Amino acid sequence: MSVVPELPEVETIRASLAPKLAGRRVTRVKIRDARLTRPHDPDVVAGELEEERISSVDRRGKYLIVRFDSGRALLIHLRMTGSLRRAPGGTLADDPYQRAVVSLDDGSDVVYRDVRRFGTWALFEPSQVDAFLDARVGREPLGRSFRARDLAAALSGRRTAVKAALLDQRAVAGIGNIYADEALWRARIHPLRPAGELDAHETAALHRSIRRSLRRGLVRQGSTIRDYALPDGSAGGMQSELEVYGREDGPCRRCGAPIEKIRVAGRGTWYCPRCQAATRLAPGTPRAVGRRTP
DNA sequence: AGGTGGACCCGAACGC
DNA sequence: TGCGTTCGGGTCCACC
Repeated sequence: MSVVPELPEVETIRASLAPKLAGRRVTRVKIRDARLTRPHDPDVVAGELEEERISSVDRRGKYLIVRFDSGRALLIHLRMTGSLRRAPGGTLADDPYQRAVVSLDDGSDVVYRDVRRFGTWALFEPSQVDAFLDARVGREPLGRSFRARDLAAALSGRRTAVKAALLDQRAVAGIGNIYADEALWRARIHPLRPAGELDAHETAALHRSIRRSLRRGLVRQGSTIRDYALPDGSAGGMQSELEVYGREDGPCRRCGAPIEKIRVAGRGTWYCPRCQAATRLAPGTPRAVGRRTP
């Protein structure tokens, strides 16, 4: 099991880097892995970045957006094992998984590390950034304007499993395998329920659960199980508070039943077979507690 | 057209 | 012990 950066992890990284990077000028960029910028030549991208001044570090979904005074933007996606470290220049030990180093005019370095080389860096002209993101990234689930009816609209008419729908970044931005399972457990919804068949009550519960799960992860500065770390190298604290993810056979913290693991949309999926019934209980049906339903 | 499964990548975990 | 095999994650893309 490896844990990948989702919205809480990427937002934690963004919040850590933003105040340190804003206003800094890029003095030197070394990209060591051609895969990072493909199909573009890494040396060309590195050259384009040099002399740019960083105006802000933003986020949409799982994309980090490094914006420059020129209006251009570098979109960084960490995918599975990407991470960023920031430290005074030359103080970060070299390692074989270091894929890029950005030096700034205050003498600091930002190092990009990625074991599996799935991560991507893409430099966009000002007019191209929004179109790229709009095509891939849906509503921000922690945004004030994200309401249950927005979630309902994203799920309505979809026959795929609700978990698969939650992993679709165009439906809701930033949810990955961990927080999808956590949110469904919290909402007591089976991961294989067809997304479009949730009723208004369930949709409201799921909306609330998504926000609570992500907010919890954010407060804990993300889950560190293997690769993820904050830019100062410290670990997140969410991994010990996960309710179902990775807890196969462990007791459900609500009802005590053993957590089950199945595959949904090709992904490992953990859920409580008792709390998250495969079919919705009819209104008024007492919820089974302490025994298995037939 | 929405859904699905393979490709990408490589360390860890597993099986014999 | 040592070696080969399988797994897993996010996203894209080809295919139904």
